[in-house]
Amino acid sequence: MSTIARVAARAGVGVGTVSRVLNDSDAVRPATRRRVQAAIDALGYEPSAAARALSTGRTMAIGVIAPFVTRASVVERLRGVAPGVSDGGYQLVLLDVERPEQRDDVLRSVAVKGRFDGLLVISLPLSERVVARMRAAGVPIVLVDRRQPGLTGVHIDDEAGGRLATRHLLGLGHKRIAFLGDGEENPYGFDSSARRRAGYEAALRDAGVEVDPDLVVTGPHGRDTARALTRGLLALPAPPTAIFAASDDQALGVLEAASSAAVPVPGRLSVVGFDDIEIARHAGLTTVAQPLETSGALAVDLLLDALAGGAPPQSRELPCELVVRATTAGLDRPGFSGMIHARTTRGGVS
Amino acid sequence: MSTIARVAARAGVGVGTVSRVLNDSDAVRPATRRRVQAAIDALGYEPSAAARALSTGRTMAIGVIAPFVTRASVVERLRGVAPGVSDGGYQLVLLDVERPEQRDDVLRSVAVKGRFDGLLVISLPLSERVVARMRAAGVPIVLVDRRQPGLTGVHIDDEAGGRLATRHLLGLGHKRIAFLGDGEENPYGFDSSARRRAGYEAALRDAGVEVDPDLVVTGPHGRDTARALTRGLLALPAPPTAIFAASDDQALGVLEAASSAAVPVPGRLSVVGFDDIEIARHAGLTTVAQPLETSGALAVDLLLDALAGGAPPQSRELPCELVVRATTAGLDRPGFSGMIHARTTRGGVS
DNA sequence: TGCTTGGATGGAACCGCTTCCGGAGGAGGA
DNA sequence: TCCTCCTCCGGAAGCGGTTCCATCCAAGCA
Repeated sequence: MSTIARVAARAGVGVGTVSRVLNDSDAVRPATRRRVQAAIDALGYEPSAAARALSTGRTMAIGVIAPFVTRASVVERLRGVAPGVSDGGYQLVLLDVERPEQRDDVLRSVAVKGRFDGLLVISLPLSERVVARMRAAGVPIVLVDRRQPGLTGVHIDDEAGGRLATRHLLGLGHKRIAFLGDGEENPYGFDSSARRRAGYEAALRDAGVEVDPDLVVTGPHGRDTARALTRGLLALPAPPTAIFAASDDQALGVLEAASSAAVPVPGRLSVVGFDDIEIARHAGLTTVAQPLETSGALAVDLLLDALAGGAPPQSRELPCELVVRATTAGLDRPGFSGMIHARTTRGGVS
Repeated sequence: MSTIARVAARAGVGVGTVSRVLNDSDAVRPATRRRVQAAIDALGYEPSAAARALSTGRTMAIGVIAPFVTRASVVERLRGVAPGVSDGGYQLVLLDVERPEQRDDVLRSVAVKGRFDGLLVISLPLSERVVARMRAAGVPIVLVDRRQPGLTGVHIDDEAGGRLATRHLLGLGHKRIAFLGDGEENPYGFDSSARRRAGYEAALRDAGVEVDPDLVVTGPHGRDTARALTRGLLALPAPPTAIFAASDDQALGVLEAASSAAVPVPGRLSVVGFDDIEIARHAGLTTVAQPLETSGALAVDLLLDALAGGAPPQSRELPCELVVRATTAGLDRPGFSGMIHARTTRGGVS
């Protein structure tokens, strides 16, 4: 492979001049620039990214840390992130955290300086040590789906979302409303589920409905777990008439469990999810919608701002809203069983 | 930030010794190693990835090129790719190609040496120039969903898949079967749609059914286009009784168009997709399933092999199979309209 | 005791770029 | 004509690692 020195030799100029041409410096005479450009083309020269990174201290890479594979909502956020990153001239490095132990690996590898100019962290918490280290290295961080004092972030009001979902069910006449979410001591440190549960409990209290601890179930995030937890709820002596799941992924597990237990939805069980991922529309799931793709796009914008001019830390709250589809109904009209999905499809198609 | 020189000074050793400790060389006395390690810990030292890359010529990064945002199938492939990459100790750099003009940008940036140790290309074609350049730079390439002589790749037999889908429809008694796919001169260079169409035509010919050019429609990939094309098909004097879409994304567009035109599926129209993305299961779509996640995982394995020991180019074919769900029915039993999705869900839940 | 041998170590050279400094040369003014 | 100033350019230094080579020292052997 050719180097800048070879290009310089061939063009009959110094390496500094070639570098200036490469970086569009204006201190190069047009004639010289043409000669250099000709040499570059002739040699098929491409500058080494590593050498440039070492020399400038900038890598033109942004690290995006998140559990991509297991969470559909994260992928939708990523859809908003990817275009922004490449439009900003940066590379997008995906740091997938699927297993808890990976989290530490990833955070360690992130701490390696000279790897990323900026960091986008989705849903995961950041230890003070990592934050301090990044700050010392001058690497800006933007958080998505999480608030942390002193750090720029994009989030929604999860508690309000939880209230929204619960009030909807209360309004339909439900009293025995279950909550199904992530374990709150989960090894990843996810906490949106806990905030949504707080909203759920607040709404119940506001309505004068007592929170029944038997109806609050949690476990590792995932559809399988949700299915198992739902089976438990349905087997209760006094099963719930409605379930609020802390995410659509989990709500889909609830639907699956209800289906295999032959419990009609929404005839005998109403289900509300959270996130409004694409499948939710196809499954006809009533859910609390949050702007996933927008959150990713906004986060990149904030990160690029920080990269460009050291914008001060700021926190942006995005709105969320209830989307009523076909998995919720009043206690008094159980007539919809079996038609869920037919209605869904029409609802989902705009 | 501290450098290797500072660590060496603090430990009272030379930089070479620190480097040896960092790289687990065995030519360091245990006592020395401990002293160096203590200095590293005390200083919170992390080696610079850029410097290491420049010095060794390896970046420990793999570039993955694909249109992620618009194609659900690509995201599922990515699910297979991500774990393999990080298990191999590499970083995953996502190079998203959404707009045709991005393709050239990305390929140019990929040509920058010292950025990636290996390349995974999904669905997109590679120009001879890029291939030659990568070969010269010693950067192995693995293709997914595409065959190219002399390059390692993972693919399926798209033509056989197309025959599978078409025979299924023929077997149900359909004669007027439409094909809806990507434009064959599309600016990205996707070609799986064309191969699937070839299988469709072959199956029709084998069955003695003439290929009606009016029933073969193509356009830019995407659900919106598919919807528009379907409207055209349904408005034909003699509309098709079945549509084979070259991807699930497109098949979902077909379903949406049928729904808004009040054409019952599968009552008056049968629909077959291709890929078996997750939503297909929820939509109850009959489709040709291909192992998307597996294809990604296998591709990474092949790439890691090539990275490790220069494995020879090889081509791997994965199986695909027809999955019959609720969007196809015989011409003689039109009784399913309106129940599609109820059946679907049960079918989709295992 | 003196020499050989080999393991541990220090440090220079090198990877390929950017940047800065100093110098060359031309234009313009006195 | 000479000096000044400005533009353009050459090339050395430096970024922070790895690697190789020379050196040192201690153990082993005669």
